[in-house]
Amino acid sequence: MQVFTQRGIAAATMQEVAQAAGVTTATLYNYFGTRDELVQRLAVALAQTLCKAIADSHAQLPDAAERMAIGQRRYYWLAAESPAWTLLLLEVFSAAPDVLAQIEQYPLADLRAGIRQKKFKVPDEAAAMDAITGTCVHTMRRIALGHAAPGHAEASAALVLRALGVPPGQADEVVRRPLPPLE
Amino acid sequence: MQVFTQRGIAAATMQEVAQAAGVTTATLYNYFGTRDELVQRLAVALAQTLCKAIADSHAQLPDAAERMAIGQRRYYWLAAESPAWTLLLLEVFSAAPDVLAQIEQYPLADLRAGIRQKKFKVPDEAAAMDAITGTCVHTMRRIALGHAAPGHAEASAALVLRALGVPPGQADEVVRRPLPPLE
Amino acid sequence: MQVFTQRGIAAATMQEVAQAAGVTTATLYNYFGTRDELVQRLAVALAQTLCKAIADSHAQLPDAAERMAIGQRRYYWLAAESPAWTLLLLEVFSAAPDVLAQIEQYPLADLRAGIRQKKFKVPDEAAAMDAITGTCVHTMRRIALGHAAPGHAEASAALVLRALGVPPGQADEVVRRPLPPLE
Amino acid sequence: MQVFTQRGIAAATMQEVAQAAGVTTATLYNYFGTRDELVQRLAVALAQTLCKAIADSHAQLPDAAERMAIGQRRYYWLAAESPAWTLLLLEVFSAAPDVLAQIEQYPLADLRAGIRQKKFKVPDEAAAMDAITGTCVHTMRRIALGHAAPGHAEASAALVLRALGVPPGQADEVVRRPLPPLE
DNA sequence: GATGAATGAGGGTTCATTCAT
DNA sequence: CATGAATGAACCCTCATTCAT
Repeated sequence: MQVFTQRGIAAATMQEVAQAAGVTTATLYNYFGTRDELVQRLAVALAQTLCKAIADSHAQLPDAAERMAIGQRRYYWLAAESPAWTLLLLEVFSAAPDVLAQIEQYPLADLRAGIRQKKFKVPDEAAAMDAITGTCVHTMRRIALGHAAPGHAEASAALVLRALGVPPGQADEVVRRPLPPLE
Repeated sequence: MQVFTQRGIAAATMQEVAQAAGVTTATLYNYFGTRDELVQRLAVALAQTLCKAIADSHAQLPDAAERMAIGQRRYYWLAAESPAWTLLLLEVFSAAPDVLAQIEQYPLADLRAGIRQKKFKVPDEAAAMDAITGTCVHTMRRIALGHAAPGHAEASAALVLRALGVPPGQADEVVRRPLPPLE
Repeated sequence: MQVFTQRGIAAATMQEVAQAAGVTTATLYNYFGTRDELVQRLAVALAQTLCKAIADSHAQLPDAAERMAIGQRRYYWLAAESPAWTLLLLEVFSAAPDVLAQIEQYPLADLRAGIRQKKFKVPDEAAAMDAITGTCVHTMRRIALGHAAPGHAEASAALVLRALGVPPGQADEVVRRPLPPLE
Repeated sequence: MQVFTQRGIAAATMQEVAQAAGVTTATLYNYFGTRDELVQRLAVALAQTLCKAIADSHAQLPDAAERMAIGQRRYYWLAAESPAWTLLLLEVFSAAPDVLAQIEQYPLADLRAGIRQKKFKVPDEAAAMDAITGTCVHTMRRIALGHAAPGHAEASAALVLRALGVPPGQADEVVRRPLPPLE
């Protein structure tokens, strides 16, 4: 992970990873048949870590709008906290789209819950998901790159809620509730 | 362009480009000092082509909401029409973020015009831009990859308008107006 | 044997052999100090199996011409029956010439017996052996590769007998006698 | 060639070839896309050299028996003269059987001519070719390895002629005629 | 006696880049 | 201005072999 965050997925070489791990490349190949397999398994590990964190974040909140907002803000918080890690994650999304698809299950569930709860009002589920994911991913990158002003995370989350049909005032309120602690 | 579209930016080699151009790699180096420079200049050329197309698309429309919708729909149309070209463009956005920044000037101008015209109502310009760009980029990828259903482009554009404060009914109407021809 | 037959001597690796044997490579090295030693011992085992089979084939036949013919035909039969095994054997002959030399003792004994019995008439024993061995090896390869027509084995054996001075008619008759069963 | 003769086809590495050629391996890859291609082209070059030499050897001799004998003796002469080159050739025959097939055209033509001239009397052409090729190849190896006594070449050629039905006395005479000079 | 874990030494291959002509 | 020819520096990957447990 350390090597891939520092050098990027494409640029990282097996020898760099090996050196960071304190072994030879040959040893690496005892565990990963191929560079691609290593990358793949890294992506899976990343996704699982994330999914667990998200699930924990959401555990007991019933309000779909709040769940949605927390999910996004958690990512933005992550982007501010660990920019390198975040950029790696974004690279993974490009290289292994199934990882993204897997993670998208969470906001999708929240979206549907919100619709059932009459909190959201969206004529097209797919378009809504694209807006949620697209905005979130793009904003994460901006934050990770240090291009975002303070308060941007909340503003972004609120805008997404409004796009989902949450009245402006309510959206602003929801995104200001405190983030639950990370377990 | 042909080579980069077919093989991707990272995988394209100088010899492939040279062969496609019917010259030797050495000749390439008479025009581009470096592979990176070649990629950079390709990105610039791409951006200029795009910017011109967008400007033309917009030329005489005064309604900011319509301009915004047309811009996005034009991209979605492009993604459906030339998936390979689109994926190249998206790669360029990742590799050369300034290209994206340059293009973002257009929707930014439309956003500001819409605010002046009281068509849009956004508390945070930066967040709005992230939503616009993020949604558009993500949706383009989905369309280019063939993952989008018919009508997705319009639904997506309408959702963005709603996020910008356009009333739902009006948003749906605006995105149904015919795309002006590409002259 | 199974690995070497399937992959060829040069291409077979210690890990492949180990896997086929259901042990680790380290265990292999408790029995064979070296890859070369393993190959060598495999060759020896092959040779012994063969020599025993040949000896059995010949046990009680007094007629040297018939013994000679049976030896060759037995090989051709083997080549048709177990092409992979045969090609391995031929590889062994190239890699470990002493194996071939060991096996050549049998036809050499038959050759000498035939001369004593006045069945064969050869001015040069070494040249005769080269013709016998060379023809047999080459024909085995052709048969194992599926390049030979039916009846080729007998025609080939008859030709060798004629080269050894057996009158044509008699040669044709000898090679048509039934092969003794492999017990 | 030099590298392949010294180290054998399987053991020769691209770096060894490159070093012997006084270039880097990268340069090698400008001429041969692959190690296999290099080996293949080497084999072809070998075969062509040989075929030309054989054709020259035969140019104007009408007697099929003599042509046959000369062909074989030429190979035996080569084996004595250039053992390393010969062993390379034999390796090539194993690795690229089509090379052998190509060369076999010459003795095959001679065989057929001999049959037409009533010099040879063979009931089975394929068996005859196997005897010719098999004996010749095997004997070449023995000679190249230094395992053959003087006079072995002629004895071997005579034996093949007898196998083809040439009367013993005549066979012995034919193989004693002087080899025509190599142009 | 078997193994898990590691490795040294190399092998084939790629590619951006250079430079004299 | 184009090129032919060459290359340095890596890279991914393989495999026979070792050794403490």
